[in-house]
Amino acid sequence: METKLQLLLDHVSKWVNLSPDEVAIFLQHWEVQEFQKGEYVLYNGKICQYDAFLLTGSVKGYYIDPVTAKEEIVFLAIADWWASDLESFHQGSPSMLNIQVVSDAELALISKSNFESLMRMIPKLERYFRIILQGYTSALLRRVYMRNALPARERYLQFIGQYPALNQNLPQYLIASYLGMSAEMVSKIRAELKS
Amino acid sequence: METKLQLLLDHVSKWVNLSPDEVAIFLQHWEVQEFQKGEYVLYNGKICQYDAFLLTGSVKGYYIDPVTAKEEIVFLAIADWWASDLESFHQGSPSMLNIQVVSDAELALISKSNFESLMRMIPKLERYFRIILQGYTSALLRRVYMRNALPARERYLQFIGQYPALNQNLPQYLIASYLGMSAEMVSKIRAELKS
DNA sequence: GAACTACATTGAACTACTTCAATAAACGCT
DNA sequence: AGCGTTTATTGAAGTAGTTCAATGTAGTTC
Repeated sequence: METKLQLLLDHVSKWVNLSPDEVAIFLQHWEVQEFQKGEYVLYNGKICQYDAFLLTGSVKGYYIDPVTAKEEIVFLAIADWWASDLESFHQGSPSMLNIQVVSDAELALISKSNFESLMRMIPKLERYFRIILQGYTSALLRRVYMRNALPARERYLQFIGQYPALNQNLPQYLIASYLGMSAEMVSKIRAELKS
Repeated sequence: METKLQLLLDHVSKWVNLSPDEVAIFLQHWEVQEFQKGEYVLYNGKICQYDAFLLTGSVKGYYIDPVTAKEEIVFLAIADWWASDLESFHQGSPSMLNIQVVSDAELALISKSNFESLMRMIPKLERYFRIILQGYTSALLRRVYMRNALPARERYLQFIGQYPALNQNLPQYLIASYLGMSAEMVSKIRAELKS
């Protein structure tokens, strides 16, 4: 079977084994949608209608500071990552986030009702999501720790070591915001690293 | 049935319904342990043997910066919260964290083998943990955002608004570290707020 | 109730970073 | 190729925060 969802299926299969029947059910619950650079997957104030898995491309999740009107990057995502506002998606609450496509992307999308139906039909997928979220919480705790404990230079070095793919696929000023520093700071760090 | 685990049971029951039989199985998988102020639940370098739910008291999770030798608070927890190093617990990898009791505490502990047995016997608990982790990731994303976007004063105000119980039960210098600022800074903010 | 320990306050000096502004390079488009 | 737009660089000035050191306060132990 030919499907763009293969990447997602592979990801899930790392953690739970699905029978052919279950695979068929699984695939029925998703839709694939293409987005072009600049398009929005989610606007702040709206309710997040889909949980989303990136098949290709990259997206950013950001918050607009009402005072400074600057965008603060909350997360960055590329292929093989999840990207949505889970709180808004599951609680049905208005999202604080904007999610926008940075480079042309294909997303696997699942609606809330489909998500719930899928969990009912294949309960062991709860396990998959539990494990994914476990890894995500660890990564977020590390991010908090690094932000608090490390100076700008070391945070940047850590980042390019840990996420070379993000570093290569995203403009510098987004990475700067993600790391909690100014774009100029990244520029100066890079200049200094060259010598 | 009388059990100190009631608090945990109540927490779980918010999200999944357990039959009396399942409750009995559930309870068998946990042990309750008392810790006194200053005792360690986990030492860095060791493998986290237990997932832990706080029944009473408070704990801190911190990392010792190898350069400055200062402790950086990664998380704070009081009753009704989870507190462990999930990555170490599930992967069996050495933990970066120390987890130490701040005020006398009772913890509900579950070993890895018991955790896995419990998930096998009552698979719908996967759902409970999935939902808990969902909430936790949202809280962590908010924490990252606030650290990056807000100045010290507003971070502190936000914190005491969101976690009054933490604020009341923990010394100020721990809260300062948690918020990514110096203890002196918190002191100055508080002084300023009084006027 | 003195003496110790743990935590909190205050102010002065310092610094890692930001902001601003101007220039430069890179990228896409016709 | 050439033009506009978006992204990156560089330096100078400013600042939000840290660090350090000294003093103060509260809770514990004998």
